[in-house]
Amino acid sequence: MENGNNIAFCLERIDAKFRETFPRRLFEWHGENAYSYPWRQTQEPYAIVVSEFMLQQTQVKTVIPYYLKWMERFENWERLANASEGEVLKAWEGLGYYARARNLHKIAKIVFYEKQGILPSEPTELLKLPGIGLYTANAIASLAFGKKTVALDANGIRVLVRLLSIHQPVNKVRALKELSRMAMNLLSEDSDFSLFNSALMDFGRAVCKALAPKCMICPLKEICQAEQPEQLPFKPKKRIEVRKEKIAILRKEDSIWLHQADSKTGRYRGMWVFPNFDPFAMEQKTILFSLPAFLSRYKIFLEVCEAAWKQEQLFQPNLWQGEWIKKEKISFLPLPAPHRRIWMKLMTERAFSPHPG
DNA sequence: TGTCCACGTCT
DNA sequence: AAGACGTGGAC
Repeated sequence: MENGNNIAFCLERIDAKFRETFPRRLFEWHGENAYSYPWRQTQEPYAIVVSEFMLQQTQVKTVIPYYLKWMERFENWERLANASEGEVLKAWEGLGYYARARNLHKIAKIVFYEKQGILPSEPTELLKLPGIGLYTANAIASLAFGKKTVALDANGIRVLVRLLSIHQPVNKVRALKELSRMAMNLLSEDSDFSLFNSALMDFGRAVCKALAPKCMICPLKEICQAEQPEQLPFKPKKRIEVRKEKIAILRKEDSIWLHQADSKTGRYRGMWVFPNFDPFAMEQKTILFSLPAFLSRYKIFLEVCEAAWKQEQLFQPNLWQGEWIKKEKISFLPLPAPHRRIWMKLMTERAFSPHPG
């Protein structure tokens, strides 16, 4: 199968009618249905970068309140560059994929301290910055700098894949580039690429939806070649793996033992977490409750137990990279969602409440 | 202890 | 280059 995984092969399906109808109808639709997100009010590079980082792997509705708070707190490159990692992670708490926050922080330092506060405007330069991949580089270039470049996120990809009935998986860089080039050819030199990118994403989100596409009201219906649009794009199923982890709650007077997640695994790096139960160093008392946590393809049941150090004097605090934290201070630390949930639940139990009685 | 799904970058 | 990284929401 010579053309088995070649998307270019599918491009023959673009005829004159498609070429004419697609951009025109898309822009028409956008004219009547444009969304006005906070980051659409500006072309300021910093604001665009912040919003694009938050929007990676995260839906618009979730991002809006975080974005507004962030821009109030870290209003420009300088503020962000000079913030502490703790502050940054705290502002990101609950958004997930915390590497995004650390990378954004790194970029602020690079831009402010090494580039005189000027963000590069070329996609190839943007790609060199941490946390910026193909999509984000092109999105920033078009939205903040008016570059004539196509930015395809999952929404845009889905729309094109369905319109052209592309059955090949599109998750590889090469396939993505082919699709982008194809989209590029549908526009002319004087087209507004920034508007096109926004329109395509909005359209994918609102009409050509992943789960229940609104084909009945779709303005592109007559040029859509998908027979079963909800089956596209094709994605191999990933199987869920169930795991169990035991979390230890160690108490001393009005403090709880917390530590900063270790950097080896990368998970939750820099965030504060309750320790895993360690049978060599700890003694289990009672099992309090357990909570499910979803991490990528894992479903982890966190079994939370009350525990104590076996012989505390033998374990130097710095060996465990942790410390006793006063209960009322915990709410000021950045905790990942499952650990934040554990703490919420503990707070409702009288013995743990920072304000007992 | 509901289950499944969406959503880019890095290694 | 498969798999890690997290959360919230639809059903």
